[in-house]
Amino acid sequence: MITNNLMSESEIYISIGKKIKSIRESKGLTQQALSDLCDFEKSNVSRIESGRTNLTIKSLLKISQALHVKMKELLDVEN
Amino acid sequence: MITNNLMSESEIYISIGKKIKSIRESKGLTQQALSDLCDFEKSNVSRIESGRTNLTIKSLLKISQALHVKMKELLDVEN
DNA sequence: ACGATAGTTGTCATATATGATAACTCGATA
DNA sequence: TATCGAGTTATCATATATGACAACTATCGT
Repeated sequence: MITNNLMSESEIYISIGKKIKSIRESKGLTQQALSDLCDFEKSNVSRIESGRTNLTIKSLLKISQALHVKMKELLDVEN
Repeated sequence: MITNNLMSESEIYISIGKKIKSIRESKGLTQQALSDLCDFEKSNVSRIESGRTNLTIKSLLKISQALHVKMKELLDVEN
């Protein structure tokens, strides 16, 4: 994203969702598999990856541990 | 934190709270001033900085914009 | 066509973040 | 003493993340 402007909330959610999806796919995991690792509903992962939710640190932590990345990596988007 | 172990939820909340407090103080802001910038209740900032809440990305974004740092900097804790 | 797998979308319940407000402690300072 | 500023803590209301579940689409392989 080549801009000086601050991203809006919804843009942030979408960017984070894309980042999660990208890392999940790079590990060869399905949404269902990630859901199981996080003890989430699979519908919740779908909502998160599509940026339809304002996820919490707790969820971010679960996802980061499931994907073996640091939380900050999941937030590595422009803002 | 010198450990290989994953941090617990509550440890993460406390670490993030300390990080926010540290940056806020380095900018010479009071909790009230940060609250105003974020459009938060001051009690909410107190809760966040003491790690008593599982804050959301939306709140993290507001705080990062108020403090002129990137969100990932606020999550730069071991995990 | 069929079944299996992956993902999406919707609804309702529950848990909890935050708003709103108030009362409190503590330190500094007049 | 008294008061002011900074922060904490408690309570209740409201908004919303997530759980739980179901139904749906789309794709792939047989």
